Amino acid sequence: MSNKRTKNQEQILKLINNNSEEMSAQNLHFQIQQHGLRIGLATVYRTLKLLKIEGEIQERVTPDGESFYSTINSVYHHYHHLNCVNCGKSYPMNICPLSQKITDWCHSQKFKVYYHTLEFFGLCAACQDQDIASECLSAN
Amino acid sequence: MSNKRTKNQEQILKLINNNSEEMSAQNLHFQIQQHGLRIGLATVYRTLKLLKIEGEIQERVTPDGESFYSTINSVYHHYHHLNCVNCGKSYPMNICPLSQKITDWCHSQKFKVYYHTLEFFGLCAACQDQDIASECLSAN
DNA sequence: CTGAAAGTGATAATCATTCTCATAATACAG
DNA sequence: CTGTATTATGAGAATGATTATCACTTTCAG
Repeated sequence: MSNKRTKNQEQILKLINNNSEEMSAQNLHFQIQQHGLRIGLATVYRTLKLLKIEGEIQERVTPDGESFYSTINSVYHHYHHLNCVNCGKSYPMNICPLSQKITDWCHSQKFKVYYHTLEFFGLCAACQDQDIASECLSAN
Repeated sequence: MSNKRTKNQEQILKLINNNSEEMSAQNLHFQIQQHGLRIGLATVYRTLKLLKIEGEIQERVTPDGESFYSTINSVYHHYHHLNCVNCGKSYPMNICPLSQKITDWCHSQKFKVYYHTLEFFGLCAACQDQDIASECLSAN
């Protein structure tokens, strides 16, 4: 295992670990520049790919295709969401209904589980009170 | 509710309902042309957005940002996966560990649940036996 | 009819992500 | 050390799915 990281990679991992919010690659690159560091965008993406494979960080892909990254080790980030398919808002739910039994089963499949995602999709209360279907395409 | 659909919209919904595989918008557009129909790509996307809001279809976003659509009503499609963060393969798991209790809780939140996704991420058996981290960036 | 509203398709624009490639840093054998 | 092979890096181009634009059709209520 090549478990030795470069300075750039360490910086990026530290930034993710120290941040309480999940971050996109673009956002991460911007913050790096704010800190006066000079790490190219390509390196950010390469490092995220590496850290992901090493099981250090987790990835959440939003419906519009952008990826957000956060540390796996923080309990704080183990959230699932109720996602409105209309307005796109995500409502975090601070419970995880997965029993230990299921986790064990996954491991028994010879699959090494780093983390899991559980997302619910539907309409939030606000959007249920609208004639959303007719508004859906009108923006065009 | 504008529950009346156009011919194009009906064709697209029918195609999704009749297909046992989940399909991307691009793939869907290609198949439409194969059937001799002339529906523009923009209309395909607009219709998918509409059907999604109406709760007719479900969307799964892959880590590389592409969306795949399938009918909600088919039991066949209610699958969760073990996703390898290295090779990208998805291994379907034909169980759903979510209890009815959780589903009820979601509804109690005034959130109208259309469907949910549950995905596990980690390393598959094959990838656990490789020096993946060192290979990760070498392709570049 | 008829005219406003909604739907459509060709194409351009967007934008996160990946690729390219020349250069810089690092590792390492002799 | 010292040269050399390997890996990492960054600037910018390329990619490709998705979205926006806009002129043209279709729908349908009155």
